[in-house]
This record gives sequence, C-alpha cells and structure tokens, in this order.
Amino acid sequence: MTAKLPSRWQRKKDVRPGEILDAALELFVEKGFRATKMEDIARAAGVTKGTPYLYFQNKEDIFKAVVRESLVNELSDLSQLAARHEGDVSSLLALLMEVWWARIGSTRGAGLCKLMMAEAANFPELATFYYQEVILRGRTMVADLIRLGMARGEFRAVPVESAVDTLMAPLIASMVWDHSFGCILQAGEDADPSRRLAVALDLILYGLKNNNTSEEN
Amino acid sequence: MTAKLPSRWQRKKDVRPGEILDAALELFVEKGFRATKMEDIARAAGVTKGTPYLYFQNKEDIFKAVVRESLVNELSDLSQLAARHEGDVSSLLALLMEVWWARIGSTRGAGLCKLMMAEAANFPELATFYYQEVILRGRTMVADLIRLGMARGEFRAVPVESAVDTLMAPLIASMVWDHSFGCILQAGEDADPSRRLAVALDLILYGLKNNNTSEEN
DNA sequence: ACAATTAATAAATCACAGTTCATTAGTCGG
DNA sequence: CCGACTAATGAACTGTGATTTATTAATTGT
Repeated sequence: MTAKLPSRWQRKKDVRPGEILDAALELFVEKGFRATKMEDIARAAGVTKGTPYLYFQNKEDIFKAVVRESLVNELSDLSQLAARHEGDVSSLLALLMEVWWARIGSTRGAGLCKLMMAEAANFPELATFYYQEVILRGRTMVADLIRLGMARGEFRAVPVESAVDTLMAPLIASMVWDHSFGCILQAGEDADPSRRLAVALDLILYGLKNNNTSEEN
Repeated sequence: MTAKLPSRWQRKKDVRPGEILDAALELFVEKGFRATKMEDIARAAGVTKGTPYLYFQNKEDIFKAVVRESLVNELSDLSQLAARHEGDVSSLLALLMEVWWARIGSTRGAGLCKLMMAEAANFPELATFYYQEVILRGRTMVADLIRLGMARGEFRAVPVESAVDTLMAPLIASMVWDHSFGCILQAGEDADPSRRLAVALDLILYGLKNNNTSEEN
C-alpha cells in the first residue's frame, strides 16, 4: 500500500543521497563545477531545490562526495588486480591499462578526474585527499612494477619516477583530451582512443624493455 | 608637463588594454576563469571596475584576448625553429622539447593551456580556434618529423598519429599537473620537471628508434 | 484513526559579481 | 584660457544562484 499515489512527491530517505550524487556526477562532468546549478542537480534527481540540503551541507560537499564515491573504489580494484597477477611485467602493465580504460578512462570517471585537475586549485583539501588516495597509490603501484621488471632483467635500468611519469602521461592526456577539445571535434576525427593508448604503451614498453636479449626470441 | 599630478587616476588609452590583459592572464592562471572577478582584474591593472569595459566587451572577451595574445605567437615561433633545423630528427625533437619548456611549459603560458583545457567545454568557439591554430599546427609539425625520421630509417615503422600522441602526452600531463596537484605538493616532492620531460623523451625516442643498426655504434 | 515526526516543497532571503551609466577630471586644438 | 572631447571613475543596477525557512504532506507508532 505504499505506491500508487500520484502525489506530487515521494518520500525516499534511503535512496535520495545516491540519486542526488548520480545526478551531480553527470552534471559536473558535463558542465564543470561552477556551471552546474543546485537546482539542476535537484531537478535531475527528481526533487526540488531544497532537498539536496537535507542530505548535504552545500554544493562543495556534494562535489566531494561525488569524487570519493566514484573514483576511490575503482582505483583500489585496480591495485588488487595487480597484486594477483602472475607473469611478466609488460603484460601486466598492458592488462592494467586495458582495465583502467574499461573501468575509468572510457567512463564518466575520466571526466571527473579531469574536473578534479581543473578544480584542484579551488579545493585544496579535496585535491590533497585525492592525491593521497588515488594518485599516490596508483603511482606506487606502477613504480613497484617497474622496479620488479628491472630486478628481473625484463626492463633496462631507467629512473623509476620518470618512467612512471611517462607511463601515466598518456592516461592523463587522454582523460583531459577527451573531456576538453575532444568534445569539440567531429566524430571520427580522433579515432578509437583505446587503440591509441595501446600503441602508446607498446612504444613506451619497447623503450623500457631490455632489448639486448630479445634477439633470441 | 604631463606627469607630476598626484591625481587619483591617469589617462593612458594606448597602454590600458595591454595592462588589463597582463593582469587578467596572471589572475586567470592563478584562480581560473569563474573565480577571478572583474574587479580583481581591474585593481591589478591599476584601474577601477568600469575601465575594462571601455576596451573589452565583457569578461569572456578578455579571456579570449588573453589566450590569443599569449599562446599563438609562441607556437608559431616553435614551427619556425623546426623548419630551420638540420641534423637527425631525434635531436631536433629533443631541442623542440627543450625550447617548448623554456618558452611555454615553465611559464604562465602553460597555466593558460591548462585553463583552456579546463574551460574548453564552456567556450566552444574559442576551443575550436585554439585547436586549429595551436594544437593542430603543433601536431602536424611533429607528425611530419616522425614521418621524416621513418623515411630516413632513423625510426622504425609505427602508427604516426599514435606516436604523436605519445610524444605530446608528457607535455600535456606536465602542464596539467603543475597547475593542479603540483600546486598542492610540498616543494621538492616533485623535483625538476624539465629533467623529467627529458627522461620521458629519451625513453620514447628509444622506443621509436630503429635499434637494429645501433649495435655497430 | 490520530498524534508526533520528518521528508520534501516552494517561496523568500541574501550575497555576490558582471555590467551600465551619469558624473568627474584630464587632454587637446585653437 | 576656453570649449569640445573622452578616459576614467564608482555608485547603482541587475540577474543569478546558493542557502534558509515556514509550510505541507507522508509516515510511523500506538
């Protein structure tokens, strides 16, 4: 006997926060932080202006919640995947990039990363949080893998941090790109980003690998 | 007999626009577009709220002027440099990156590029303009160089566009990084970005070069 | 069925920042 | 020195959009 009233509104305390955050994610990614109005978020979530304030302090608070919700979990999944893997480091890196693309790069999450970078200066504490929880964690993971590859003789000796930078750069660039100028281009003008990432990785790995022993293959 | 009055304002029609754009560049890079107030720009330029409107339509107009003013010229200088160079392609690419860093990457210009990416969705026409005038031009230049390297046997055969992406990615990443999370970090936590760029380039070039003949060296 | 409770609304508040405009003050030609 | 002109001012206007709050309507327990 709970549902059949065509009343002008519904009480759904338990699901409201999630609905609001979903709507906010969508709009933030599409328009940026400042440009999305609270009323838009509310309407998109099927409620009115005031309702979000029942669940969140203010707009910033919603932004923070959205970021925590959508990015941190994804990243820790990636670490677990890496921890489980057996086999050579190159193929693990390729796998990681593939999964990263599927789970983050090609999703709204990427737009959020880009937004985070765009707004970092305006939200110092959130930026710090994100840096600690997401970026540093990811970098450490990759750095460890590179060291492992070097220890095994799979990779030649290179400065580890710089190699991490080089490997990360295509990911960052693709996220930023797709959600800035990428939106402007005609469809097809910039084909299949996932393949491009793969090629970039190949190129970098080729530069990273110890090619002295590769002749015997 | 023009200057000695301690009057509360000065008439300087010819230099005002430049002063205003300088102030705006500084503030936009520091705070982003929305967060910088017209009054801040005016004050930083040594005038009052109304004055900028004598020279520019509105805030957007100032933003556009700043972008055109500060980025396009720099980039065309780079093309000229490339056109003049003789010698192998690898060293030209290294040189270009070095000059890029000195003239753009390490200057306010980088902050502006980052801002442009952050705001591209809000300024479609400006983004398109920038894409045509700056990005496309730069990419074409690099693509031509890579093709040249391949034709000479200096580089192995790789998909050109992807190689361009890979070479550009560290530049984009460094601009974005330095003006987002980079601001947050303690000094020294992320050492010398120019050296990092150089290492990244080495790594990528190593992956790009045709190593079959390098044994004879 | 009815009080007490609280989710949700919608109208009102409030502050800020972009823009305008009537006024003031230098400038320039004669 | 004077009048026409215009750079510059800064007070006033304005729209917008984030919060607040009084009110309404479900819900829940008894």
